[in-house]
Amino acid sequence: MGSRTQIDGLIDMSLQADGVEGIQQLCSAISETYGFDHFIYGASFPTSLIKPFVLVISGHPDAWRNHYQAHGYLAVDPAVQHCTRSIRPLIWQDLTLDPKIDEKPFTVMEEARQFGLVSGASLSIRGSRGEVGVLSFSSERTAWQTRPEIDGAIPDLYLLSAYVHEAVGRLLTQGSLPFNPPELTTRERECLLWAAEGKTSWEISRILGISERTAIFHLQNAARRLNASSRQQAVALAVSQGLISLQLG
Amino acid sequence: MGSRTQIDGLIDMSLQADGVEGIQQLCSAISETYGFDHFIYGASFPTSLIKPFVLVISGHPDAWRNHYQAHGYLAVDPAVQHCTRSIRPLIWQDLTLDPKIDEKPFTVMEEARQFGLVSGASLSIRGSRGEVGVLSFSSERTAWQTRPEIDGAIPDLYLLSAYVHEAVGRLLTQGSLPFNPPELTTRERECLLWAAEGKTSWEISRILGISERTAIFHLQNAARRLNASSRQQAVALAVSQGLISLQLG
DNA sequence: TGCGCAACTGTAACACCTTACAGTTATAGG
DNA sequence: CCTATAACTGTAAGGTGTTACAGTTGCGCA
Repeated sequence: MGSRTQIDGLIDMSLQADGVEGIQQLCSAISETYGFDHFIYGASFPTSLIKPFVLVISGHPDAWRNHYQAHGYLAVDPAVQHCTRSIRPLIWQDLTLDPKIDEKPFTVMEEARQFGLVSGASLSIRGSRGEVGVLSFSSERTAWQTRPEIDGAIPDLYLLSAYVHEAVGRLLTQGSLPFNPPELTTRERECLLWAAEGKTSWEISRILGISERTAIFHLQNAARRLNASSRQQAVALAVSQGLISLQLG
Repeated sequence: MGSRTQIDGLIDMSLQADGVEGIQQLCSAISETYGFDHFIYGASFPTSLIKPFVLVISGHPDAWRNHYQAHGYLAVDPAVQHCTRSIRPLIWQDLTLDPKIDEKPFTVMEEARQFGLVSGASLSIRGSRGEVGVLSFSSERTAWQTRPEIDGAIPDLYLLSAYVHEAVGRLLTQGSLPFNPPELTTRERECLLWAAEGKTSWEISRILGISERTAIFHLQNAARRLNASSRQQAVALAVSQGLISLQLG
């Protein structure tokens, strides 16, 4: 239950994990170390608000994955719901679901049990580029049996979820995944920042000391790089991907 | 070093913490429990990208706070820099700062030592409404003395940083702070979401099955509620505050 | 020297957003 | 019953964004 060598070894492993397989092995190792039977990592990268790039690294039984996807459970999964609304870890047992009011979420957890995901916990993940994710671990044993050890493992698991996600972040910048975050020039970021503040092209040109045409030029280039079809979308993407540096002060 | 009763007590305290004073006491308790002398919590809420609402709850010596603010160290503080770029905890000792290249960050840490912040760690915080924050704990003892216990405390501290931030989130919704996140109607959120996707008023009207004038109407109302002076700014604020639900799939 | 690229500038037509005017319908709460 | 609010619709003038045209300057790199 959290001796120093345990988590240190897993952190080292996370810093070296390479490729999707490396992260799969890392999650497997974490899962085993803390006495779980299954895991799943899922994260959403805001390439688009409507259709984000989603990466799932699954250590779930195939039967459950197929059932889950076929029924569109992602939209009603109470663990996912919790992790998008809160940054606190969730121990599944703590969910208070009324079968009448929360019918669908209740069904998801009920059926998960039948597929061998009896007890478990979900860790909320939020990246520095607007990513929202979940890392869940589950056991085939009952909550009564696993509760004490899950309680004890939560701090370690929460920390490790950050390291797992950072390892995924490295995949992105290395280009191992079909989504590479665009790089903007200084001027493009400056123009986007002021556009996001509601300034017009002319106002931006006065702020930056350039001609109005040049401000328009930079904003167009930024939109092209972001695959945006309008200034509005460019602003939305830049903000959601954290490309516009919001100052801490 | 992390017996169950220790962190459980602090988590309970965080769930009941009320008001800024309650959170100040909570951070103090965490600091003492894990053998630190000072703490500081700082978070930035994206009311505006240029001028966000910033909340600081300080357990730092007044002399250091004044010195820090007078010299504008927030912009060059390497701990703050790290926490805005990464979600991993930072143990100050692990910073590799070259006095020649990283002159200003080096100076910040050097002077911090002279004010009694000798060794410590910073935990990155990211909230579900676009908040970016830092929770730091520091000791007057040297890194050599504190390293083992800091290493051991990191998982607990990282978890507690989430609970501290959630407690701050409760202050916001309770209206105890001079910033209340606006509430949008369903239609306003829908229109904003599609506007953020780069759709024009006419396209949004076709998607939602309403007249173009009505789409414009909802977007104007949304902009008014968000204190935005244009549709661009409304989109930027809605995205940065997480008011537009980006689906996990 | 040549190449790519960031940064810069201008004009013109057309599409789009903003503002201000003036309404209707339905639902929830005092 | 009255008020507030969500949701809905229309017109018109004027400001702003988008696209496509055609350039210049300066820097770093092969």
